[in-house]
Amino acid sequence: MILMKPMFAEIILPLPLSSTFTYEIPSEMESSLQVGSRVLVQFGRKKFYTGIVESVHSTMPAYEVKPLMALLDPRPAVRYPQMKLWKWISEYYLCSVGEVYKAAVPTGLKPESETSVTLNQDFEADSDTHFTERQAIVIQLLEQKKRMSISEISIATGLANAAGTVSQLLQAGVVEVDERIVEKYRPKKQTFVVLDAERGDNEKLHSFFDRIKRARQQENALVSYLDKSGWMRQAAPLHDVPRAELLEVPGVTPGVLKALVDKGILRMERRVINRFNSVSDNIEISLVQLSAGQRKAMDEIRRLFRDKDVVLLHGLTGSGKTEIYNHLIAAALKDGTQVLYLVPEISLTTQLTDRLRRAFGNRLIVYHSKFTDNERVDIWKRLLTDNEPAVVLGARSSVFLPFARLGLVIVDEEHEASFKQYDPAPRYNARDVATVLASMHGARVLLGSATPSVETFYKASSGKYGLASLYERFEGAELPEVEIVDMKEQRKKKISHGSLSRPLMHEMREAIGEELQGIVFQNRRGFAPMVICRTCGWTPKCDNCDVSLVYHKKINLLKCHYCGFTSLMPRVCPACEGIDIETYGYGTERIAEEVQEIFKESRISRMDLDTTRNKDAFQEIIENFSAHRSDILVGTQMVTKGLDFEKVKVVGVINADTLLNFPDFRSDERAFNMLEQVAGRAGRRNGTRGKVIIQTTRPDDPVLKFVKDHDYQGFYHHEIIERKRYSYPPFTKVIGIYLKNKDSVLADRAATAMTMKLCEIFGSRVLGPEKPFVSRVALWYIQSIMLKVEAGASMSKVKRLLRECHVAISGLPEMKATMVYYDVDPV
DNA sequence: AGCACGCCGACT
DNA sequence: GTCGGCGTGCTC
Repeated sequence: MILMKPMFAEIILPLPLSSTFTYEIPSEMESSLQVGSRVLVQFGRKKFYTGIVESVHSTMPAYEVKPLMALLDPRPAVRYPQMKLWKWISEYYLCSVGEVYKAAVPTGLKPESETSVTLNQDFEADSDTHFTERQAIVIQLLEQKKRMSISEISIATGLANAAGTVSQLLQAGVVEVDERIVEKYRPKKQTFVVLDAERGDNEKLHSFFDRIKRARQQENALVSYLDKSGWMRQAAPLHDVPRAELLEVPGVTPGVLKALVDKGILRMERRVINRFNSVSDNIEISLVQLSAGQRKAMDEIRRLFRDKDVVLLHGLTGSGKTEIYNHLIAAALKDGTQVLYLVPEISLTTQLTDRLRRAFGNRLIVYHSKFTDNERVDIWKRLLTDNEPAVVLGARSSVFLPFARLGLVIVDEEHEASFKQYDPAPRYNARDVATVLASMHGARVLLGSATPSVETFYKASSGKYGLASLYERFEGAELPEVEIVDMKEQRKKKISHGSLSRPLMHEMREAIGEELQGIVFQNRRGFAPMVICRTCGWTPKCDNCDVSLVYHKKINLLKCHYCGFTSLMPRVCPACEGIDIETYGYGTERIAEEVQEIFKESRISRMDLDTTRNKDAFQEIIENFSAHRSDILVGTQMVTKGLDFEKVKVVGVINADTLLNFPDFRSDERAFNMLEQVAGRAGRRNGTRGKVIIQTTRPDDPVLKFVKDHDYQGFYHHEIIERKRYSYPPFTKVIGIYLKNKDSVLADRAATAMTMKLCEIFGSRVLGPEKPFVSRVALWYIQSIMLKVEAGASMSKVKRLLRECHVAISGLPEMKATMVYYDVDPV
């Protein structure tokens, strides 16, 4: 017998721990285990996790290791380029590979153990057994529910230390605890019809027909089966025929099928199927013809792709970027490659998916967070098994899918802040991750936007990216005319009370008179953002966060828009018992009410987080409005997101001040983008020129001038000078350092200590500490420090230095219960 | 992240 | 005195 050297595997676990963990590979697993394989491992005394094999080696560690428990798939579930991407993300965004793994892979592919508690049936209480109150509660709960996990028990009972109580009961022998691995993925099964004869055995087939010649419907069913399965077309592979499909044939009933089964002619088989069947037929693509302008832009993109990996398509809203995307996608599919088409979650409307479905049929795979986990697993598995050309349309997280050979990545609305994940880690920007992913596959990247981010446009104008432009709108439609309305003047002259200025009312009335539509934009939901007691000045605050509560009239509640805390709207001031409680300011709820009062005959709909809570509401409101079943749409920034409404003539911005006032370096960019996007909703296809009314008390703000002229270039040049002057991106890289503590004093002290330490190393690159805009969220006090490093700085070096800082001060008492996390490239 | 262990205050 | 709270440190 040959003695084999023991082999070990480095395993990535779905935990925020910085290292991999070493396990011994059982010899029988050695031949089938590969890098990227999913394995089940025991970690700690009881927990089991699904880990990913990062590497294999034969270096015996100095400590005891556990063996791998099981190999979960015959082939790796994670491809090599994905693992490389995980590694890159963890380096760049300062988090652990485990955190990336956790975010990347659907839960259904990561079974883990749960402690499950049951009552011990053999337990007999004797006369002197005594239970504490909390023990009795747990026992009673288990009598009802039979089997529960510890976390279920603590939620149901509200006990903080449910685990402790359970362990007492375990010692007393009252309950039993077992650690079971919970398989969350449920494969989909379907019943198929199978003919009980070898293909080509025509003699047997004839005998079948003989036996049913007096049963017309059975004969009909058998003929239908042969037809659907393609039995007679010997050259082609046999099609699987689902039972349900056969039952659709007139005359074929469950009874008829049962008779055929009883006679031994047909068999029913239950099989596991993928929810997203792969396609084997040829690519059939139907595309819309491009206009001359689009054609030119596309040729330009193609030319640029010859020596640039990334190209920015700067195209006006409504210039038909989507058609260009489609043509490029079609070309990539014909080359046999896969395409990733990234869009912000909110623009994943049926409008867009239907359009792409029409063009690409079942080559289109849609992936986003509204899918069930089972569906996500099936998409993952489909991409893992077949390497056929396909286009994945998805939100942020689709950058993690197991692409085999990506040829093209499209990021639409590349400036969108929602491509950045903020919480939890990994705090990645899907646009930038997609660019890295593409380079790993040797794929090209097309970034599209009407208002590119300053960073992207800088790269395009400095030659790092290619730049193609499309400044011609669909069918020559003009950009809307923008009018800035000075609200101070309106109020002074008393020509406007309430929130709609005279010009806005006028334009709106005119649009409705012409049977066209209008949009009113206000970036605040609820009824009134301010509530105050006129007698004593009391204002309702959130119990958990450092923000005022917003009044929601319809439900008569005060709500915190950060943590969801609600309280009743008091009729009497809780501070002075006065009854003069007033609401100020305008949220969408109030605007909608006011608009309804002014336009009594019109149909008003509202779109914000509150009206789109349930699943299909968002879709419904859009469809309603686009079918002109409502005249005026009042909404928050949701209404700006790439929706295509043909009949919108006028767009009103109730208050641009809130956009312009933001105290951070990106506020102008954000304001310009948002206003330009809102403006883009007006007059897209109806032949008439749209009108945009922007109400403000700061009519001279330079940003508004650029919006008025639709002058992106002008805005960019203005902004890039500011960025350079104050050393902000793209001239530096910003890293946000956040410290959270439940004690405000300790949070303060921790931030001061961290800042001082950082200054020793980074000097003047450190800004802060300061309290963020909302300095207390869900009971945590937050402090933030901003670090600006040179644009080309090595992230691994920065990471090392940051770690050193953290370690150096970790002995201080204020750091004990302080959480520290990093946000690279915050938006 | 979980989880065990160990050290403190408030109640039978 | 014990029960139950929370802070600390480790997991291959």
